Amino acid sequence: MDDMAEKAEIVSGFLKGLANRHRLMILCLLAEGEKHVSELIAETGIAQTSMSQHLSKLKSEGIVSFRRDHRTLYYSIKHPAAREVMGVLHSHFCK
Amino acid sequence: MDDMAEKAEIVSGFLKGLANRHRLMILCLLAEGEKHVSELIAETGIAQTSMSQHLSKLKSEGIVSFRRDHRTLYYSIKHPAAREVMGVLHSHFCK
DNA sequence: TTTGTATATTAGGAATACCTAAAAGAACGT
DNA sequence: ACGTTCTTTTAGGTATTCCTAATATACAAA
Repeated sequence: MDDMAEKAEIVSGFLKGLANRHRLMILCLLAEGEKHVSELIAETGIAQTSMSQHLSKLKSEGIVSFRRDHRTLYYSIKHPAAREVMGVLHSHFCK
Repeated sequence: MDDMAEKAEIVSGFLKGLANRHRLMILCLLAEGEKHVSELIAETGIAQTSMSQHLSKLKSEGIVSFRRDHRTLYYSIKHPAAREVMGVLHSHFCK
């Protein structure tokens, strides 16, 4: 099945989007609902530049989306699979 | 929450175990049930050395386990969260 | 004991990920 | 227009991942 190889390539990109300590923290917070960047920085302690890069990666994998309100950008989880995976992870690792 | 940081570290290790094209193919096959290494090599086309290294990584993250029967090693998925995540991925990316 | 089969380990290099520091962009108030 | 705030982009170095080639180990059969 070469089909499997193609899908594995796509899915591995998606999972690499999640597979980072800091991005997991970000997604864990976003699982509660939309937040803006400063909130994410305050609640995680991640450096501002680094936060922006992680959000950029999450965006490029289609995992999150954002809207702008004046100077503030609000991020939220967009990919349904990301939501579900976070749910599974939460139930197995955070109880 | 520093608790979150610790958990994120653990979970990111787990996800890194899955976040690879070849390891996803391996796990996709193992989702059908126990297989031995030669079967995995034949069905994926992954080089022997590389297969062994991927299985080693999956083992070290507690994702798979194996049993020996004579010269043959049979691998299977061990981690319940891995099973569930694979199920979620399958439902979102392989339909 | 030698040989073959099944699999793991080691070593080295290329590609990728991730952090920090510095600079840039976008939107607002004055 | 100018300064301030919120956020992104670029640049550069170090660490990690992943592949290939070579070697080693475990077990069984002859």
